[in-house]
Amino acid sequence: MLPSSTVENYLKAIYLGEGHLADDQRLVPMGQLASALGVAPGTATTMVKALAESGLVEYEPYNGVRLSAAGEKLAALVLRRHRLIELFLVRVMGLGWDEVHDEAEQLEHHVSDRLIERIDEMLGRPEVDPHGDPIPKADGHVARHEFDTLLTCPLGERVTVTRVTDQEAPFLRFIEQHNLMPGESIEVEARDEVSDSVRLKGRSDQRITIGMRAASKVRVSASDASSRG
Amino acid sequence: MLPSSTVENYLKAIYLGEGHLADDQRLVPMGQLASALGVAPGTATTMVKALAESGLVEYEPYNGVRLSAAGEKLAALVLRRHRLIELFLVRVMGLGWDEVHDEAEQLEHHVSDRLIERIDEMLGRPEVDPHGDPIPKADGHVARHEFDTLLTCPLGERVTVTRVTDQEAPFLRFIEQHNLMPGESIEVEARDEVSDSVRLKGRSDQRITIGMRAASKVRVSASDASSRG
DNA sequence: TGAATAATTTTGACTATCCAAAATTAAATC
DNA sequence: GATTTAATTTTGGATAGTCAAAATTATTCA
Repeated sequence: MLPSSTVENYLKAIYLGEGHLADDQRLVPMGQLASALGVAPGTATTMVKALAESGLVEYEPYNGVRLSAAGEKLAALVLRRHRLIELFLVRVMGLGWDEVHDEAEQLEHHVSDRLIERIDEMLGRPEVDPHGDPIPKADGHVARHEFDTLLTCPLGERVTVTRVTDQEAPFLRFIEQHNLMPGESIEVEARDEVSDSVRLKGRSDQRITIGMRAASKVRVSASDASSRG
Repeated sequence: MLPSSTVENYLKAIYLGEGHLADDQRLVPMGQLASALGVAPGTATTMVKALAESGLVEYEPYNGVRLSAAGEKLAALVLRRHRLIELFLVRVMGLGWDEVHDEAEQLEHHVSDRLIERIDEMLGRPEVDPHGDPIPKADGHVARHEFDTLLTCPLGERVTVTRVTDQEAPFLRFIEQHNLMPGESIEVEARDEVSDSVRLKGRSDQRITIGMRAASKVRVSASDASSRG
């Protein structure tokens, strides 16, 4: 039995939901799962119980759900397809990075392994997708390295944007217009709790101030000084 | 309500089923439809009645079903997606023309108009797919021109292969190996009812003898003498 | 700790799609 | 024209996925 689109979507949502959490207590609550999938809470409960039956998740009533080893591998493969398709649409088809998410959301369930392999090959076995998210390998292995966000990284130090963890088109366009895409080198000049804002110095010392909520959606890593002459 | 994959498949099957028939009495019988879709006869009946409810087909109990104007347009658009995807997979992704059918069968239901437009553009608004079948326009209009087959075309006259009307991979590989793909120029030297065979002279006077059943699956048009010096 | 609130699960019901087998209708044959 | 055969439709039932609303459990807060 190969999993239906619905099952793949549930696994993916649980996988991404777990992302926020610590390694030990990584139970995704039903409410969060239901709203991530846009279904009623009861629907999520029913479905998750079925997933638990088939061994793809572990379900703790009233507590939440977490992926089993099998479920995690499947979720990673869905994400692999999603991210390879996104990158393909941007690099080969010339679509904008803010408009490929929905398309990939559909295609990820219907592309054969054969075609995905072809895409992977054509793109040169890439490590990350257009949002900077890592692309799982064909065996389901993911290079998980966690970074600071603009909210937590050191002040006054050059950092490189690695991921943008919000896939909404308007946000992505904002990011693009202000040169905050993955790969850009920037610096956090100041943060202010009171005004809920973060001031950035971007490319060619361009200044922008953004809200803390937005800042938390931009992941960065320390720019390696040695690699920049 | 946009149509489900199932509805699209029914419409496409009826469209293709009508292809064999004359313009007036073009009713596809239920049995044929059911077996084309791989469902039980009763299932096809039920579904067709529902399609008739929504105005996509005209249903005559015990006689068969034909597409309405709306249904025909929808079917043409599904076919457009299918054929553009096939051509894309061959030309851009480098897949074999005998392995793209199944992939396209899946993707045709899940690709956005936006992406199809991109593909169409990238391929230079092509007229035909890798099997020589015409690609409907975005408005649903199809250039329908019927040709002879190797079974009916004049003997001893140069003809050009235009379509191969059997999508089975083994057959397509056979066609490819013997240089009988769309575009190739060939000549029927002889036909023999008794031995059920057709003798062909192909590229660089290569000879092959094929069965009449196979010959009927290769459509051709008269090679235009003026265009070949 | 006990009531108010929030999250979760259960229940009953619905839609789309499918099948198997019985019943019916049409077609073919004698 | 009556009967056999073939095609089609009906019937009863199954599965996957969904919702709304009632019932339950957990949590919060006074």
